[in-house]
Amino acid sequence: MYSPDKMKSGGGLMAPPGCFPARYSPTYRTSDPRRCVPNPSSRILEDASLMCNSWSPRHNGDLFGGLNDGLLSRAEALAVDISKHQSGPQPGPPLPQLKHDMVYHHGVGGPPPHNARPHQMGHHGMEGLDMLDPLSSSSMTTLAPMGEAAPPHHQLHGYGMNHVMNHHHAGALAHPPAHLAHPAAALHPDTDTDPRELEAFAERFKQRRIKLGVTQADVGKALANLKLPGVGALSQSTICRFESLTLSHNNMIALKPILQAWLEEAEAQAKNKRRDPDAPSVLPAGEKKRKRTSIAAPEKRSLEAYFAVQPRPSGEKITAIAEKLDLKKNVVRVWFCNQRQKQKRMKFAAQH
DNA sequence: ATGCATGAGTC
DNA sequence: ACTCATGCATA
Repeated sequence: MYSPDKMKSGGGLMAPPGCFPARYSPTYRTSDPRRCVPNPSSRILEDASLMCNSWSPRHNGDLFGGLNDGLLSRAEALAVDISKHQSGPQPGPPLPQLKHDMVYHHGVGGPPPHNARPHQMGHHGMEGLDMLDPLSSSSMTTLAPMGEAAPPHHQLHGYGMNHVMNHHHAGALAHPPAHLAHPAAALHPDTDTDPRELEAFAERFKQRRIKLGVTQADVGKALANLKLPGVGALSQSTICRFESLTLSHNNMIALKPILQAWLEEAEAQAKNKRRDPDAPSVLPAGEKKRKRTSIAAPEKRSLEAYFAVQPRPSGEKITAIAEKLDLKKNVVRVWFCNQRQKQKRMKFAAQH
């Protein structure tokens, strides 16, 4: 999408000194060395039976009872319909978008979809405000990647250590310390949660970021230098998702003030420009990388069909599906989880 | 940019 | 066993 980005992958990232204790164990399990086994014979047809078998009692139990062999295609078509209903009114083309990618859109005026999480992020709006304050910002150190300030001496090393630490940002973000529950948050809740505003900000952010010549990965790392309480580094993935609005509404709201703070500071530093290049840390080759399993197209199509009919299959169902598709149960389970998550993502930009 | 995965917190 | 925020690996 945007060329200026150099795309450095692997956003390792260190935890800000005063951050939270790493609660991550470098578990590098050999996840799934076994990449899916594409099965030549279209067992897909059989899958149909699986679908109409023992669907959890929830809803459409025998709705598909008639569905039989050779009807997967039918099922998929059906799936499309269902998914359309699920994701609400889709102004778009009536075409099958088995790729439930975008989804959730709420009327701009409408209430945010799942702000249900009561404790989810309080507004860190204040943090952002603080940062914007000229006084406090003077204490900032290295936000901009340029002068990169590799914190004193830490070296990012290998796979295993990278993600130690920040995981809880989410938590931190989600549960801001009580003392952070600032009244300021209540002052402009609308501006902060309005999808429109978020969308506009994401766009502005991207533009200005690019203007600064900073990559998404750079921003992620620089965030840790913005010693905001409970804020550590983030990955390129997350920054990318923020810019493309592919995060949950809540997540977008939580991240906005932080990224805004970084942006302000980075631009400020860009003005006084200084700093000297710092030698990049060395990568301690060696660690084994995690292998990513990829589900072959045929299997994926089946999964999508199942999903359309029943987004939340029971454990047994999952086991059955996994067997049918010759995939590990866990892979299937995770696939469904991710699929559900996708369904909830934002991405209202393209839907008006 | 996105697919598959992890882990904390919940229910 | 799920949701959510997030990340590594990869297309």
